[in-house]
Amino acid sequence: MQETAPPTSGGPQIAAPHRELLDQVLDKWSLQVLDQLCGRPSRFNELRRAIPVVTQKSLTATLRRLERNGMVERVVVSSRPIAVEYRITPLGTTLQDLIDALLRWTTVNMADVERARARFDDEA
Amino acid sequence: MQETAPPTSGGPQIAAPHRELLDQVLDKWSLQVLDQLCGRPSRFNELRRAIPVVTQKSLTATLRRLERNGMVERVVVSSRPIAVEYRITPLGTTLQDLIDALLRWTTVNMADVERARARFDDEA
DNA sequence: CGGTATCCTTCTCGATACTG
DNA sequence: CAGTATCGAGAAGGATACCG
Repeated sequence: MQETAPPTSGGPQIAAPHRELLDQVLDKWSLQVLDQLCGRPSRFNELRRAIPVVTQKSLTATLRRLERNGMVERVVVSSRPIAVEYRITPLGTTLQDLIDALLRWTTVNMADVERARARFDDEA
Repeated sequence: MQETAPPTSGGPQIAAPHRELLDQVLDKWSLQVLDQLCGRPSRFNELRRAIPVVTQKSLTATLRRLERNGMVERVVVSSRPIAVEYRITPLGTTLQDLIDALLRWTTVNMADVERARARFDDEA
């Protein structure tokens, strides 16, 4: 059973695919899109207005990425003019609690973080 | 009590400082550094080996940022040659449960995500 | 050992213009 | 309305060299 001896750490690190998924789903814009869509389905320009200040390009890219990862669904309403609605998926809702927890964490600890920053910037 | 009527959404979005903090603490390398340091304090080159494949520059930048935000502590052991140990702080440990939850989430849902990706890539 | 400094490439992102 | 296409600036990130 000779294992390839762990060099320094005890266990395997975060697997690359897992880290990559978190990168795609927790980035700057995705957090805000998911937060908004957890509240209710939204149209493209509705999201643009709700999330200051995202550009069309970045919002499109973010929505495509979230759609590809199964977090949001893109529903085209063939009207005149065209309407597109974005909704959170069941898979996307499994992220909701985690995002809420992250936001709560920032709220609870922001003061401590700012103290730490002030201390660090002073020393420098 | 005239409120400034909410344009489309019901509440305020994620506050900029909160979002920024999450960006600094949940990025590609930070997650892995925190994950490693939650296990045990580590030396600089120990972290380098434990996290494939981070460069010196990126690791230094990540550690400085985490230190500035009060998540890790930098302890210089004045020996010959110099030794530096990085430890998680009490504030940093408050993130541990969240990171664990995020990693568990990826593990539980990775299969669904991959199915969603395959479906999306097929359609295209 | 634990960095900094420099160069250089890569990629992101915003701005702008145009389309079905 | 909901995008796509293109361009350019700037930041991120790797490679390399050097320092206390």
